[in-house]
Amino acid sequence: MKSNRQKKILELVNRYHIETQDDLIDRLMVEGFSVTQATISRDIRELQLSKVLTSKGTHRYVAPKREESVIGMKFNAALVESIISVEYAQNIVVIKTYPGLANAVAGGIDALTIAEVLGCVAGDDTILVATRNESAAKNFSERIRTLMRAG
Amino acid sequence: MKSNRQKKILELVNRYHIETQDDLIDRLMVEGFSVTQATISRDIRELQLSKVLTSKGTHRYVAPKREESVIGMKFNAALVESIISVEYAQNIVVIKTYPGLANAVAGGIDALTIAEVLGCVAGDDTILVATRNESAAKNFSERIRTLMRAG
DNA sequence: CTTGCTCGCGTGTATTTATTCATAAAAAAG
DNA sequence: CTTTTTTATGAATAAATACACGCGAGCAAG
Repeated sequence: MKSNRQKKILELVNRYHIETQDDLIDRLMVEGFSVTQATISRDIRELQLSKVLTSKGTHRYVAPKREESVIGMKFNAALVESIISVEYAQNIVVIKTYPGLANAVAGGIDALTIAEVLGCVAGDDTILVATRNESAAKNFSERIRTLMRAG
Repeated sequence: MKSNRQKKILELVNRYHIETQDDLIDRLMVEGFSVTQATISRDIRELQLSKVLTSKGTHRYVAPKREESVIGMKFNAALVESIISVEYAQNIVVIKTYPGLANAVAGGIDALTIAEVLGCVAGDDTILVATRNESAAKNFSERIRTLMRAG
């Protein structure tokens, strides 16, 4: 069954260093789940797991971390809900908000004082966030998106 | 050479129904370009081609439509004339305008809804435009400059 | 000048991941 | 109880990515 399998996947991903989808297939096999790579691919997308590169230079799937507590404190629900979309290109993250709210959201972002965020500028309904590099932009975008989904 | 190949790809994609990257490899082979699927994959991303499904139920790669004329239509002379300078760095384009007019110009840019432009923010006399990548920034800058000369 | 570096780009190979196309089973309609 | 619609899946296929390598441009030291 799908949901059991996905729960197990989260568990396995936390316990072991899963480097590829095939690795995961093997682990699942041991646990009694028999599925193909195609299914794993879909599960991973649904669970929003992401592949990160470790300090050892290897790769690994990880569960999206929920820092509700940290971000949630300063960056409240109302603020998150005024965000329409988040995208990034290179080291820049662009956040679209409902008209007139960009400054409020930008203020929230500034308040987070995230190391990888250099700074941001807001217009009426758009915010440009400059980050140190592309992966920082990616991380930051994903954090915001996660909050949007969660909220 | 890369740029020749990519130009040929655009041409082929317009002329034939290219259904897969392998199809494209074959066509390119006939035209004298010998490349692998990996390279095609990268070219397709760079050219921003997309795969759409046709009315016949098949799939096909298509080029993103570019409407130069549109820029002239919506982005009128008055707006263009309030621009003082256009520069870019990495994927960011900076447009300087006469005081107080940045928002008006930025509105015009937004209205263009150009795929390669992620979004823009305006201050009093400066606009920051975020594009997908450096070459997009270059293209966009040049388009604006052309308009300035033409206007 | 030229030698020896380092960098960055473009590429191919091998691999990994995503998607398409059936199919089957479960759930919802009727 | 059918019929229809949705959901989950595997097999096959298509596409994207990691990794390594080669090549040429720039550059500092000899």
